[in-house]
Amino acid sequence: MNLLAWLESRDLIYQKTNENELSEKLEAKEICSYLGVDLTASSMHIGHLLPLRIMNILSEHGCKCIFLFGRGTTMIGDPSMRTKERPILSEYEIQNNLNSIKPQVDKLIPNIIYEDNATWLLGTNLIEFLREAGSKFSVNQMIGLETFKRRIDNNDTLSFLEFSYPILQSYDFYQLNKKHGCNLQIGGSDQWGNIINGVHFIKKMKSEETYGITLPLLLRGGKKMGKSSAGGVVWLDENKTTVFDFWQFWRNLPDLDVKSYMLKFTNIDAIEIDNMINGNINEAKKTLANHMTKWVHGEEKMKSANAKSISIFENNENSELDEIVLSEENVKLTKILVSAGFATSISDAKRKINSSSIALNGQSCTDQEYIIYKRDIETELIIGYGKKKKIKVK
RNA sequence: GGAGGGAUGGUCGAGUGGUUAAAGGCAGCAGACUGUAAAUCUGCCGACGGUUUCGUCUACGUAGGUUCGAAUCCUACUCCCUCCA
Repeated sequence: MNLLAWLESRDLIYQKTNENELSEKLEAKEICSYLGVDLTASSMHIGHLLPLRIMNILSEHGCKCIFLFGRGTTMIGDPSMRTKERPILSEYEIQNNLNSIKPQVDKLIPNIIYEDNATWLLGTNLIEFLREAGSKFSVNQMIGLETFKRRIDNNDTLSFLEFSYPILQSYDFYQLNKKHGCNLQIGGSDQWGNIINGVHFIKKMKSEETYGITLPLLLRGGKKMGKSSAGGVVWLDENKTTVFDFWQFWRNLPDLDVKSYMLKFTNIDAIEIDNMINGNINEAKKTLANHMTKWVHGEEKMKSANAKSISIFENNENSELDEIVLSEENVKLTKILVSAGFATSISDAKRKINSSSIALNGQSCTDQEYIIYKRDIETELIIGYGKKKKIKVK
């Protein structure tokens, strides 16, 4: 099976251009691909893992790969599939975000080439740009792009700034093509319009054929996974999402999604995956959690997250629980909930106590005024928030 | 340039002078049931608070005004939409 067919069999491809040629070039390793990431946050999140996985595969296959920081384009904000304009970040924030994302990429994809579109975008002269690139784009065709059509049909505002985005992204592709011979752009399913624009643009500029691939959306419970779903974004930065929580995310996937995730993220044989899922699906989830955690955080951290999970959830032990130290002799429960991160404020803590989400040593506690005394922690005291979050008080 | 329509909480969307922190849906959180899953049922869901069936603050595009009282009425402004030129 050739590489493209394998990728398809793994459900890693959503759309692609020029299938036959692309496949041939891939087999001949005459592909140099690029992935662009905007710099709106200080860390990548699990939504980035799929494109990173493809880059990884291509890189191992022997293709050159480029990681493009959208330092210039982040100053505009990609309108793709958005109904409103994105907030615009300051240059300072954008640079900071770049600095913290780069080490993440380093860890996930060895031997990757870095580029930054600010290099060519910021110094571009408007008139020259319009003459060089502007004449190659047809507005008639661009307003037909799904992302714009929707905005126009809904009578939502579409600023010229945003409208320029596909042109700038195409220009990126062109620059990378000139500099590195880059001929494949990879992106999420929302990037299709931007990608084909780039392909057309390069063809017009230098009659060279380039290619594009978009990836399927990651689903959760069969529905599009919102970044804000289930307790917020799952970040790759362990300071924003602990390794344990990262591991737990995969462990807690709905049954429905496990097969798809395993196909996409592991190399395990499809038949084997079916067997695992039809056998003990929870074991399959653990395998997946281990696999993902190992990839993102390394084997050692994966092992301890795994061990911690088994200890806490399967053996019902408290030894691995995080601990919080009592600051005074007697402290209100509400206060402890806040410092444990289970509540955002005293009021919030009270609300949670009220809806009987809080348990002391397994006993639900509904007393908002509850005070924890020194003598309470002489023996073990475990505070639980919901079923899955526990902390030990010292 | 003219005429009309609109802007409500994370989102969608009710609400045209007073028990309105604002119906309902979605999303989110928690409980029960499970398998750390789903479905279902139940509760919570502006913020804060050592007064807790209560208090304070902030909120219905922005700024003023009328009124005992305004998301609701008036004025100006901003932005958006539709039709006409």
